[in-house]
Amino acid sequence: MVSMNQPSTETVAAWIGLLRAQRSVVARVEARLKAAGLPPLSWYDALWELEKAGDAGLRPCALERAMLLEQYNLSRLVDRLHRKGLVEKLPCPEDRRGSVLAITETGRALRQQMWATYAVAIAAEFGVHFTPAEAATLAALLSRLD
Amino acid sequence: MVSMNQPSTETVAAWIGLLRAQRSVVARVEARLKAAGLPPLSWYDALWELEKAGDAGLRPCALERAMLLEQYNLSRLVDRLHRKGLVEKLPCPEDRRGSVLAITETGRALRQQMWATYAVAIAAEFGVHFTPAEAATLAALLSRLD
DNA sequence: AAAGATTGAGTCTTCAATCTTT
DNA sequence: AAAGATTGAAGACTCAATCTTT
Repeated sequence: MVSMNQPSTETVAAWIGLLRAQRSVVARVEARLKAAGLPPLSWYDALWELEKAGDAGLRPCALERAMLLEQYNLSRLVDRLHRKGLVEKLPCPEDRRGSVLAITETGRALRQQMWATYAVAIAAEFGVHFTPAEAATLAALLSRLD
Repeated sequence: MVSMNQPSTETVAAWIGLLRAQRSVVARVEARLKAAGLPPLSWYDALWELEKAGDAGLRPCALERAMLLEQYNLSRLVDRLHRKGLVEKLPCPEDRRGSVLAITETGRALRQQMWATYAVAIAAEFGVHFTPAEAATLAALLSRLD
Protein backbone atom coordinates (compact mmCIF):
# COMPACT_ATOMS: atom_id res chain seq x y z
CA MET A 1 0.00 0.00 0.00
CA VAL A 2 1.24 3.45 -0.95
CA SER A 3 1.74 5.80 1.98
CA MET A 4 -0.96 8.39 2.44
CA ASN A 5 1.11 10.71 4.60
CA GLN A 6 4.07 11.54 2.42
CA PRO A 7 3.81 11.65 -1.35
CA SER A 8 6.26 9.53 -3.35
CA THR A 9 8.70 11.10 -5.78
CA GLU A 10 6.49 9.95 -8.65
CA THR A 11 3.41 11.47 -7.04
CA VAL A 12 5.12 14.82 -6.58
CA ALA A 13 6.35 14.81 -10.18
CA ALA A 14 2.83 14.12 -11.45
CA TRP A 15 1.38 16.80 -9.17
CA ILE A 16 3.83 19.41 -10.44
CA GLY A 17 3.00 18.35 -13.99
CA LEU A 18 -0.67 18.93 -13.33
CA LEU A 19 -0.09 22.40 -11.91
CA ARG A 20 2.23 23.39 -14.73
CA ALA A 21 -0.10 22.05 -17.41
CA GLN A 22 -2.74 24.37 -16.08
CA ARG A 23 -0.52 27.38 -16.40
CA SER A 24 0.98 26.48 -19.77
CA VAL A 25 -1.41 24.66 -22.06
CA VAL A 26 -4.68 25.84 -20.53
CA ALA A 27 -3.39 29.41 -20.61
CA ARG A 28 -2.43 29.02 -24.27
CA VAL A 29 -5.88 27.71 -25.19
CA GLU A 30 -7.50 30.60 -23.31
CA ALA A 31 -5.19 32.98 -25.14
CA ARG A 32 -6.37 31.67 -28.51
CA LEU A 33 -9.99 32.31 -27.59
CA LYS A 34 -9.14 35.82 -26.47
CA ALA A 35 -7.09 36.48 -29.60
CA ALA A 36 -10.17 35.54 -31.64
CA GLY A 37 -12.22 38.07 -29.67
CA LEU A 38 -14.17 35.31 -27.91
CA PRO A 39 -15.21 34.96 -24.24
CA PRO A 40 -13.36 32.75 -21.75
CA LEU A 41 -13.57 28.98 -21.37
CA SER A 42 -15.97 29.16 -18.44
CA TRP A 43 -18.58 30.69 -20.73
CA TYR A 44 -18.13 27.82 -23.16
CA ASP A 45 -18.47 25.23 -20.42
CA ALA A 46 -21.69 26.74 -19.11
CA LEU A 47 -23.22 27.14 -22.57
CA TRP A 48 -22.29 23.60 -23.51
CA GLU A 49 -23.81 22.11 -20.35
CA LEU A 50 -27.00 24.04 -20.99
CA GLU A 51 -27.08 23.04 -24.64
CA LYS A 52 -26.67 19.38 -23.68
CA ALA A 53 -29.51 19.76 -21.16
CA GLY A 54 -31.88 20.64 -23.99
CA ASP A 55 -35.29 22.22 -23.65
CA ALA A 56 -35.74 21.14 -20.03
CA GLY A 57 -32.85 23.43 -19.06
CA LEU A 58 -30.86 23.08 -15.85
CA ARG A 59 -31.28 24.29 -12.30
CA PRO A 60 -28.41 26.54 -11.20
CA CYS A 61 -27.48 23.98 -8.54
CA ALA A 62 -27.24 21.27 -11.21
CA LEU A 63 -25.04 23.42 -13.41
CA GLU A 64 -22.96 24.17 -10.34
CA ARG A 65 -22.30 20.48 -9.78
CA ALA A 66 -21.63 19.81 -13.47
CA MET A 67 -19.07 22.61 -13.62
CA LEU A 68 -17.58 22.07 -10.14
CA LEU A 69 -18.15 25.71 -9.26
CA GLU A 70 -19.08 27.39 -6.00
CA GLN A 71 -22.64 28.63 -5.72
CA TYR A 72 -21.72 32.32 -5.61
CA ASN A 73 -19.31 31.83 -8.46
CA LEU A 74 -21.92 30.28 -10.68
CA SER A 75 -24.42 32.94 -9.73
CA ARG A 76 -22.16 35.63 -11.11
CA LEU A 77 -21.20 33.70 -14.23
CA VAL A 78 -24.86 33.12 -15.06
CA ASP A 79 -25.51 36.78 -14.45
CA ARG A 80 -22.94 37.75 -17.08
CA LEU A 81 -24.35 35.26 -19.58
CA HIS A 82 -27.85 36.50 -18.89
CA ARG A 83 -26.90 40.14 -19.39
CA LYS A 84 -25.47 39.21 -22.81
CA GLY A 85 -28.69 37.42 -23.76
CA LEU A 86 -27.02 34.01 -23.95
CA VAL A 87 -29.04 32.38 -21.18
CA GLU A 88 -32.66 32.66 -20.03
CA LYS A 89 -33.68 32.51 -16.38
CA LEU A 90 -37.14 31.07 -15.88
CA PRO A 91 -38.97 30.59 -12.58
CA CYS A 92 -38.88 26.97 -11.46
CA PRO A 93 -42.40 25.54 -11.21
CA GLU A 94 -41.48 22.80 -8.71
CA ASP A 95 -39.40 24.86 -6.31
CA ARG A 96 -40.06 28.54 -5.93
CA ARG A 97 -36.69 29.17 -4.30
CA GLY A 98 -34.89 28.39 -7.54
CA SER A 99 -34.94 29.03 -11.24
CA VAL A 100 -34.34 27.07 -14.42
CA LEU A 101 -31.64 28.11 -16.87
CA ALA A 102 -31.94 27.62 -20.61
CA ILE A 103 -29.61 28.53 -23.44
CA THR A 104 -30.97 30.99 -26.01
CA GLU A 105 -30.54 30.90 -29.78
CA THR A 106 -27.86 33.57 -29.45
CA GLY A 107 -26.18 31.38 -26.85
CA ARG A 108 -26.23 28.36 -29.15
CA ALA A 109 -24.73 30.40 -31.95
CA LEU A 110 -21.94 31.71 -29.75
CA ARG A 111 -21.21 28.24 -28.36
CA GLN A 112 -20.85 26.94 -31.89
CA GLN A 113 -18.69 29.84 -32.96
CA MET A 114 -16.46 29.32 -29.93
CA TRP A 115 -16.09 25.64 -30.71
CA ALA A 116 -14.54 26.41 -34.08
CA THR A 117 -11.65 28.17 -32.33
CA TYR A 118 -11.65 25.99 -29.21
CA ALA A 119 -11.43 22.71 -31.14
CA VAL A 120 -8.45 23.90 -33.15
CA ALA A 121 -6.81 25.14 -29.95
CA ILE A 122 -7.29 21.83 -28.11
CA ALA A 123 -5.87 19.93 -31.05
CA ALA A 124 -2.92 22.23 -31.66
CA GLU A 125 -1.89 23.05 -28.09
CA PHE A 126 -2.77 19.78 -26.40
CA GLY A 127 -3.73 16.90 -28.70
CA VAL A 128 -0.68 17.25 -30.86
CA HIS A 129 1.51 16.01 -27.99
CA PHE A 130 -0.16 12.58 -27.71
CA THR A 131 -1.08 9.54 -29.74
CA PRO A 132 -4.72 8.48 -29.36
CA ALA A 133 -3.63 5.68 -27.04
CA GLU A 134 -1.64 8.07 -24.86
CA ALA A 135 -4.55 10.50 -24.73
CA ALA A 136 -6.82 7.65 -23.65
CA THR A 137 -4.36 6.69 -20.89
CA LEU A 138 -4.18 10.28 -19.72
CA ALA A 139 -7.96 10.59 -19.73
CA ALA A 140 -8.34 7.38 -17.73
CA LEU A 141 -5.81 8.46 -15.10
CA LEU A 142 -7.20 11.98 -14.74
CA SER A 143 -10.77 10.75 -14.48
CA ARG A 144 -9.92 9.16 -11.15
CA LEU A 145 -9.49 12.59 -9.62
CA ASP A 146 -13.10 13.68 -9.98
CA MET B 1 -0.38 11.39 -38.22
CA VAL B 2 -3.00 12.70 -35.85
CA SER B 3 -5.04 15.58 -37.23
CA MET B 4 -4.08 18.99 -35.87
CA ASN B 5 -7.33 20.67 -36.82
CA GLN B 6 -9.94 18.64 -35.02
CA PRO B 7 -9.20 16.92 -31.73
CA SER B 8 -9.89 13.19 -31.52
CA THR B 9 -12.38 11.77 -29.04
CA GLU B 10 -9.50 10.63 -26.85
CA THR B 11 -7.91 14.07 -26.94
CA VAL B 12 -11.15 15.75 -25.91
CA ALA B 13 -11.62 13.28 -23.06
CA ALA B 14 -8.10 13.94 -21.78
CA TRP B 15 -8.60 17.70 -22.11
CA ILE B 16 -11.81 17.61 -20.10
CA GLY B 17 -10.04 15.46 -17.51
CA LEU B 18 -7.31 18.07 -17.18
CA LEU B 19 -9.79 20.92 -16.70
CA ARG B 20 -11.83 18.96 -14.17
CA ALA B 21 -8.77 17.81 -12.24
CA GLN B 22 -7.87 21.45 -11.79
CA ARG B 23 -11.25 22.27 -10.31
CA SER B 24 -11.54 19.18 -8.12
CA VAL B 25 -8.23 17.99 -6.75
CA VAL B 26 -6.31 21.25 -6.93
CA ALA B 27 -9.20 23.01 -5.24
CA ARG B 28 -9.24 20.38 -2.48
CA VAL B 29 -5.52 20.77 -1.85
CA GLU B 30 -5.90 24.55 -1.70
CA ALA B 31 -8.78 24.09 0.71
CA ARG B 32 -6.58 22.05 3.06
CA LEU B 33 -4.00 24.82 3.17
CA LYS B 34 -6.68 27.37 3.88
CA ALA B 35 -8.25 25.18 6.56
CA ALA B 36 -4.85 25.06 8.27
CA GLY B 37 -4.71 28.87 8.23
CA LEU B 38 -1.93 28.86 5.63
CA PRO B 39 -1.44 31.04 2.51
CA PRO B 40 -2.28 29.83 -1.01
CA LEU B 41 -0.24 27.53 -3.23
CA SER B 42 1.23 30.38 -5.25
CA TRP B 43 3.05 31.58 -2.13
CA TYR B 44 4.49 28.12 -1.63
CA ASP B 45 5.66 27.91 -5.23
CA ALA B 46 7.41 31.27 -5.08
CA LEU B 47 9.06 30.56 -1.73
CA TRP B 48 10.22 27.15 -2.91
CA GLU B 49 11.76 28.52 -6.11
CA LEU B 50 13.58 31.16 -4.08
CA GLU B 51 14.75 28.63 -1.51
CA LYS B 52 16.10 26.39 -4.28
CA ALA B 53 17.90 29.38 -5.79
CA GLY B 54 19.93 29.75 -2.59
CA ASP B 55 21.96 32.77 -1.57
CA ALA B 56 22.29 34.10 -5.12
CA GLY B 57 18.55 34.69 -5.18
CA LEU B 58 16.52 35.10 -8.35
CA ARG B 59 15.69 37.97 -10.66
CA PRO B 60 11.94 38.62 -10.85
CA CYS B 61 12.02 37.74 -14.56
CA ALA B 62 13.63 34.38 -13.75
CA LEU B 63 11.02 33.62 -11.10
CA GLU B 64 8.39 34.64 -13.60
CA ARG B 65 9.60 32.04 -16.09
CA ALA B 66 9.98 29.35 -13.43
CA MET B 67 6.42 29.89 -12.23
CA LEU B 68 4.89 30.55 -15.66
CA LEU B 69 3.37 33.79 -14.43
CA GLU B 70 2.74 37.10 -16.18
CA GLN B 71 5.08 39.93 -15.25
CA TYR B 72 2.41 42.04 -13.56
CA ASN B 73 1.09 39.01 -11.76
CA LEU B 74 4.46 38.15 -10.32
CA SER B 75 5.09 41.75 -9.40
CA ARG B 76 2.04 41.75 -7.17
CA LEU B 77 2.69 38.32 -5.68
CA VAL B 78 6.23 39.37 -4.73
CA ASP B 79 4.83 42.56 -3.28
CA ARG B 80 2.57 40.56 -0.95
CA LEU B 81 5.42 38.27 0.09
CA HIS B 82 7.64 41.27 0.67
CA ARG B 83 5.09 43.05 2.84
CA LYS B 84 4.89 39.93 5.02
CA GLY B 85 8.67 39.85 5.38
CA LEU B 86 9.02 36.55 3.53
CA VAL B 87 11.12 37.86 0.67
CA GLU B 88 13.85 40.48 0.37
CA LYS B 89 14.20 42.77 -2.64
CA LEU B 90 17.79 43.81 -3.30
CA PRO B 91 19.04 46.08 -6.08
CA CYS B 92 20.62 44.12 -8.90
CA PRO B 93 24.29 45.07 -9.36
CA GLU B 94 24.47 43.98 -13.01
CA ASP B 95 21.28 45.57 -14.27
CA ARG B 96 19.89 48.64 -12.62
CA ARG B 97 16.46 48.13 -14.15
CA GLY B 98 15.90 45.06 -12.05
CA SER B 99 16.22 43.63 -8.60
CA VAL B 100 17.20 40.36 -7.00
CA LEU B 101 14.80 38.45 -4.79
CA ALA B 102 15.90 36.35 -1.84
CA ILE B 103 13.91 34.34 0.67
CA THR B 104 14.22 35.41 4.31
CA GLU B 105 14.49 33.21 7.39
CA THR B 106 10.82 33.86 8.08
CA GLY B 107 10.09 32.82 4.50
CA ARG B 108 12.03 29.57 4.91
CA ALA B 109 10.18 28.79 8.10
CA LEU B 110 6.78 29.40 6.49
CA ARG B 111 7.70 27.33 3.43
CA GLN B 112 8.62 24.44 5.69
CA GLN B 113 5.48 24.80 7.76
CA MET B 114 3.38 24.86 4.60
CA TRP B 115 5.05 21.72 3.29
CA ALA B 116 3.87 19.74 6.30
CA THR B 117 0.26 20.38 5.30
CA TYR B 118 0.88 20.46 1.56
CA ALA B 119 2.66 17.09 1.47
CA VAL B 120 -0.15 15.37 3.30
CA ALA B 121 -2.67 17.03 1.00
CA ILE B 122 -0.88 15.92 -2.18
CA ALA B 123 -0.64 12.38 -0.87
CA ALA B 124 -4.22 12.15 0.37
CA GLU B 125 -6.06 14.02 -2.39
CA PHE B 126 -3.92 13.06 -5.36
CA GLY B 127 -1.28 10.40 -4.76
CA VAL B 128 -3.71 7.98 -3.21
CA HIS B 129 -5.38 7.47 -6.59
CA PHE B 130 -2.27 6.09 -8.33
CA THR B 131 0.38 3.42 -8.04
CA PRO B 132 3.94 4.74 -8.33
CA ALA B 133 4.08 3.44 -11.92
CA GLU B 134 0.85 5.19 -12.83
CA ALA B 135 2.04 8.42 -11.25
CA ALA B 136 5.25 8.16 -13.27
CA THR B 137 3.22 7.65 -16.47
CA LEU B 138 1.06 10.64 -15.66
CA ALA B 139 4.11 12.78 -14.91
CA ALA B 140 5.76 11.77 -18.19
CA LEU B 141 2.65 12.57 -20.24
CA LEU B 142 1.98 15.91 -18.53
CA SER B 143 5.60 17.00 -18.82
CA ARG B 144 5.18 17.18 -22.58
CA LEU B 145 2.83 20.11 -22.18
CA ASP B 146 5.38 22.53 -20.76
C1' DA C 1 -32.91 24.19 10.42
C1' DA C 2 -31.42 23.33 5.78
C1' DA C 3 -31.23 24.14 0.64
C1' DG C 4 -31.32 27.35 -3.44
C1' DA C 5 -29.67 31.54 -4.73
C1' DT C 6 -27.93 36.34 -4.47
C1' DT C 7 -25.07 40.31 -2.88
C1' DG C 8 -21.70 43.90 -0.42
C1' DA C 9 -17.11 44.32 0.64
C1' DG C 10 -12.53 42.93 0.25
C1' DT C 11 -8.89 40.58 -2.34
C1' DC C 12 -6.76 39.07 -6.45
C1' DT C 13 -6.22 39.24 -11.52
C1' DT C 14 -6.03 41.46 -15.94
C1' DC C 15 -5.36 45.17 -19.21
C1' DA C 16 -3.13 49.01 -20.69
C1' DA C 17 -0.18 52.61 -19.69
C1' DT C 18 4.04 54.02 -17.55
C1' DC C 19 8.81 54.45 -15.96
C1' DT C 20 13.71 53.24 -16.04
C1' DT C 21 17.61 51.19 -18.00
C1' DT C 22 19.80 48.63 -21.72
C1' DA D 1 13.34 50.28 -29.70
C1' DA D 2 13.26 46.58 -26.44
C1' DA D 3 13.57 44.44 -21.74
C1' DG D 4 12.70 44.63 -16.63
C1' DA D 5 9.43 46.00 -13.59
C1' DT D 6 5.49 48.57 -11.53
C1' DT D 7 0.78 50.63 -11.19
C1' DG D 8 -4.27 52.67 -11.80
C1' DA D 9 -8.48 51.18 -13.07
C1' DA D 10 -11.62 47.64 -14.28
C1' DG D 11 -13.12 43.02 -13.98
C1' DA D 12 -13.47 38.52 -11.53
C1' DC D 13 -13.29 35.76 -7.32
C1' DT D 14 -13.96 34.85 -2.33
C1' DC D 15 -16.00 35.31 2.17
C1' DA D 16 -19.62 36.10 4.99
C1' DA D 17 -24.09 37.67 5.46
C1' DT D 18 -28.66 37.70 3.62
C1' DC D 19 -33.14 36.42 1.69
C1' DT D 20 -36.66 33.11 0.31
C1' DT D 21 -38.67 28.71 0.28
C1' DT D 22 -38.66 23.93 1.75
